[in-house]
Amino acid sequence: MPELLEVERYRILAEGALGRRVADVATPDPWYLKGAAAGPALGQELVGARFSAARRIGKVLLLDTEAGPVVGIRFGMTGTLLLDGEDAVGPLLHVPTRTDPAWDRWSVTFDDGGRLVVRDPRRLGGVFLDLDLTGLGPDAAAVGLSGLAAALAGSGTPLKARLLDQSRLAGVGNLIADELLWRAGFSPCRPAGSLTSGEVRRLHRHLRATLAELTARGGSHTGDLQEERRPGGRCPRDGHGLLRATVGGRTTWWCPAHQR
DNA sequence: CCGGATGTTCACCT
DNA sequence: GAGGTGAACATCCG
Repeated sequence: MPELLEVERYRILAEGALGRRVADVATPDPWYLKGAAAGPALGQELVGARFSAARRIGKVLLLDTEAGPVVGIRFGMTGTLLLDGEDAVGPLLHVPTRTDPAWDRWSVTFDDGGRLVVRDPRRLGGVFLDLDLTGLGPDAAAVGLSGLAAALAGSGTPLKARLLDQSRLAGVGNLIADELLWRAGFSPCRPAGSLTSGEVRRLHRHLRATLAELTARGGSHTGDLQEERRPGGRCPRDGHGLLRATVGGRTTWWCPAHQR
């Protein structure tokens, strides 16, 4: 599920956990604990601590503690966050029901009895202690024009593959990438480094506008292109039949008439 | 039954 | 080094 927009929603939910004292940490699925500090006891040192900030970089949620470690959470495609029983996804998203507590991979219980839970049926995500973020590119929601230009420059890689590369630009997933390129009018197959400075400016403008609009609508799956991402799908702008191919390792839909 | 799905990492190619 | 591919994860949906 989560791309940048959903993880931002999770982050806002997690702000409700700030300042509350951690009474216990549960690791029902030790396999889900990742990174150098992984182990069945990952997070036990959090007991007694309070989360001081909920941050987000790309698709990673970071929970700071005052003096202790930073908890980094990746949600994969199917992970979600619950606080005191409330699912961060909410009722807006048309996703499979993820209500089975058997999919709880990691949780924190506060001394007020409330809980913060990471639930992930497919186990595609992970919980990290002091996650190394050095390989992550600038956040797509905050990146400036020059940052976007740098992420694309000098590469013959397809534009979409570059946008999905989290080490170049963090936060854009498959659905947002297709929606963005459709709105901005660029072929996903266009070599990333072939964009002129004017075209990068256009892409940057559409990146900001697309993220803002999809946020207002409720998530990554609310784009104009979404319903047409299927066999027989047509461009909502000009009615041309959409093309489908694998680009950057992901299923890609685009309009050959106006995306160049 | 089969294929595909919002993600990431890694091994293994070219 | 740069890219590409496929596997792994486990469940749901058409």
